[in-house]
Amino acid sequence: MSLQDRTRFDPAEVEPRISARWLADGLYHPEPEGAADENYSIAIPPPNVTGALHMGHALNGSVQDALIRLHRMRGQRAKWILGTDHAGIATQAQVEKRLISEGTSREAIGREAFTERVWEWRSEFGGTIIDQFKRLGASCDYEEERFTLDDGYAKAVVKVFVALYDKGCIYRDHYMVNWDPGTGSAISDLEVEDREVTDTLFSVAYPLSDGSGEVVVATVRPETMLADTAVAVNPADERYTHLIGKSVVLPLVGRELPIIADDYVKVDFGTGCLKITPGHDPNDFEIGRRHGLEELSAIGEDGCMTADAGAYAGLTVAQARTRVVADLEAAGQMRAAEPYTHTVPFSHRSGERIEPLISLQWFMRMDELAAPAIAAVREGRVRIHPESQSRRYLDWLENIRPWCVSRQLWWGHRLPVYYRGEETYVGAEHPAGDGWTQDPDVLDTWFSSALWPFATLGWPDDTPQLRAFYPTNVLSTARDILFLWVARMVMMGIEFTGEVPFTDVYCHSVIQAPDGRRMSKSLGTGIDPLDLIDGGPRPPVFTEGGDFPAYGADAVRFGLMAMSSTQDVRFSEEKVAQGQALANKLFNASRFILGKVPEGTGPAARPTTVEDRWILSRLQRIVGETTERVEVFAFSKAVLGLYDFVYGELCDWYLELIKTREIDDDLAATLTYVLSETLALCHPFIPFVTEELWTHVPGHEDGLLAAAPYPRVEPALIDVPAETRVADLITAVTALRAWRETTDLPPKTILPARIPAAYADTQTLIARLARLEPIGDDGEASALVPVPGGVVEIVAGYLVDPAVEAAKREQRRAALTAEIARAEGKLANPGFIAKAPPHLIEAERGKLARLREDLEETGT
RNA sequence: GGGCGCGUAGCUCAGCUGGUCAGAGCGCUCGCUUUACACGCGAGAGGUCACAGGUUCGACCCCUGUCGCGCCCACCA
Repeated sequence: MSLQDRTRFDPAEVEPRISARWLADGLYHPEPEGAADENYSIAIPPPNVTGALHMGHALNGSVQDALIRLHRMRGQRAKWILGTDHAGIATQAQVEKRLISEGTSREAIGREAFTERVWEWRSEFGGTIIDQFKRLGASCDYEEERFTLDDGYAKAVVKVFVALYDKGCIYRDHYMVNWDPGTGSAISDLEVEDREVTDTLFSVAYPLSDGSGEVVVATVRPETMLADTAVAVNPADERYTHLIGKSVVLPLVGRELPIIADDYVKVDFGTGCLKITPGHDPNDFEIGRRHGLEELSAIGEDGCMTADAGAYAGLTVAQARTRVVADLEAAGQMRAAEPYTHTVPFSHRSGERIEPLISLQWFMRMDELAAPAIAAVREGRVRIHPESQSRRYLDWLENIRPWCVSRQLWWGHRLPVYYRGEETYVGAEHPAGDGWTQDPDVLDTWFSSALWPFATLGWPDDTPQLRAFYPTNVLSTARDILFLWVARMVMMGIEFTGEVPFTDVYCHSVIQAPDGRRMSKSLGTGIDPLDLIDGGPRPPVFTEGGDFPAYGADAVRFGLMAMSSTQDVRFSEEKVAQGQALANKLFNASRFILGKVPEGTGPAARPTTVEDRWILSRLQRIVGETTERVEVFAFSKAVLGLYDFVYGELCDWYLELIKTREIDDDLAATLTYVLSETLALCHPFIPFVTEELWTHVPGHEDGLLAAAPYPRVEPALIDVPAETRVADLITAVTALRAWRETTDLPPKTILPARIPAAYADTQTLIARLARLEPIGDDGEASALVPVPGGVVEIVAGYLVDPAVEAAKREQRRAALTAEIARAEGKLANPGFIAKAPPHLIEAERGKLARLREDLEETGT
């Protein structure tokens, strides 16, 4: 289609066409050759197979694609490792929901049939998010898509588990876990969310065994007292020191409990006396382990009271609480009951209240692997951006705790653990002999994703992919999985490959809803990136209703990068609109240039005038700035800088300056060069529009911009004098236009004027843009417009009101006089003269001299 | 409770190691069918840089405190 057929860039028409060309070309798939340090790779944070593209994916995708495209254009083999995560809990929950809607359930169909259903689900919906990445223009290696549960990956997971077991890092233990009654599984601390809840705080009296009195303890969970095994006080609490070593009798049960001393107990909270229930409270568990207390479980995984609960066995937790409270009251041991608001853990997945339980689980000891991961960041072998995030990373690793890696799910990597009676076998293969049964649990999803950067490349085999692309270069992610995922990848990477899995970690912003709340579908604050691209409906969080315009992928990419920062930011539709405007501006600038340039013009920098030298010099500046900004992950500055260049310098000034020039070979070549370089420079950020326009540039019909060389700074084209000359021109023209706005002159009137000699090389340009006609000495000036290095004298006779001009002159004199006074005052300050750096003093003196000259020129 | 960060034009945000920084985009006002673009062009108005002290010749930028907001970690029975 000819460019001249339309005046607007139409992403809906262009993007599918361009996308198809990229995919057909194969440039997304680099051959696994060469060494990792000459190639460039990024492992995508694998989206959940069941997921749909959300704002975080879109921003992260834009960022990673900009990096990948830029390095690909630099001639590196650039591989963006693609794949999806099996996402144990999330996926299992989705399929279970479907089963329930079909009137059946996971339990009813059994494990084998269930996992089969999940695989079916995956083949049906697993491609959705991949297709959405394509819509965004993400240049992932779609030819080698991986899945955290595919055969090769499973092999890597088993190898790692067995190796860590053999090393003694993985072990089975009774431990306090966050039991989620909703999913019937232990979940990690990181999957727990806190909610504020109002409970009743009960004060219960425990009589001393020797009959000398009682101590009062407070609890919101009286039913757990059935599993109490001690009472603790602070060793420094003089109210109780005499009781340490004595014992109390547990009401309703009659068990004798020692009174122990532990610093954990707060002297100034409650009665300063704490009942210890190692089986049902994480802190009590720790205390219990410190003091070697017995660990009783009064509550079972089914949410009912166990045999340890004695007379209460079989009741639900709620029933037991009611009974215990009633019995305590009947026994006269209840001292108080008052409302109490506090935060309580809930399952992020099922929404149910966490039941802390002691349970037999598989754990991984982390300290040994953490040490090298700490060193890697400390020593700068892994750099985290922004730097402030590395502190969080280090704090977490330095206080790391054992990781509960077993999950009571069916969807995931089943533990390579086998039992026969009292025997336990851990190994890649099913053990020989009869009677072995495999552990039913699967591994925490993050266990497998921790291997992502190398398991995707074929590890543990020594593959060409691994040699060519590992370690990867950059890992880009939101902060929230810095611990869950990033830290664990560093640990596993170092342990199993001997190398850090990436050298830079970029933590991008979290985009919040326009009102500052978290983006969430259920809150109505979520914005679907595809709705922005295609023009879908605005979610309720927008005050304005209706559909989004079909902004297109470039606009969304630009907008998201423009919004991003080192901290969280609010979504701003204006930034997306700005991206759309930029795409459209490039489209029209290209139409303009290509409409002037004859067929067959090759791009070349052949400046013949000051404005040619200026734009070429400015182009070098923006090339350098953009490159530097990407290197330090300043994507917002990078894209906004490109916007400013295209609008502010290329279109507003250069194209206007050359508009009336005859197009000779030199100018045609230069225009083509500037356009080509600008398109290439912008391509990693807004790939579609630039690729489309590239095809219209003479000589580019067949080649892909995505495979063209990225611009580099050409020092020979930097021209400081030209930059100064045109900067003055811009200031002068702006001043002249502003002056005209203050008059009643019809906008188009051409006015005779004397332009200072300093503007000899640019005066015809100034005259055209400011609608002046340069004249000689004849005629009396009716207005004076100050410009850098002189004054433009307007000779407009009666068209200009002398009184108005005189008033303006007076105003200017007053402003200059005030400025001069300020500068004089500063220079008269002995402190300034004595302590300020000499170059600043000089600058101030120069400024004063100029101000005095300017005042002189205003005449009298 | 600990840690981090933020409060700059109506809105969303830039302002590097203190010395033309008081800025950009959008919005708003005024004027333009100027032969690439009205998703355009030109010109404007708008801020005591949260508040109070302090350091300094000089602070939006450093220090202290106060108020407001966000996030992370720990999670006081």
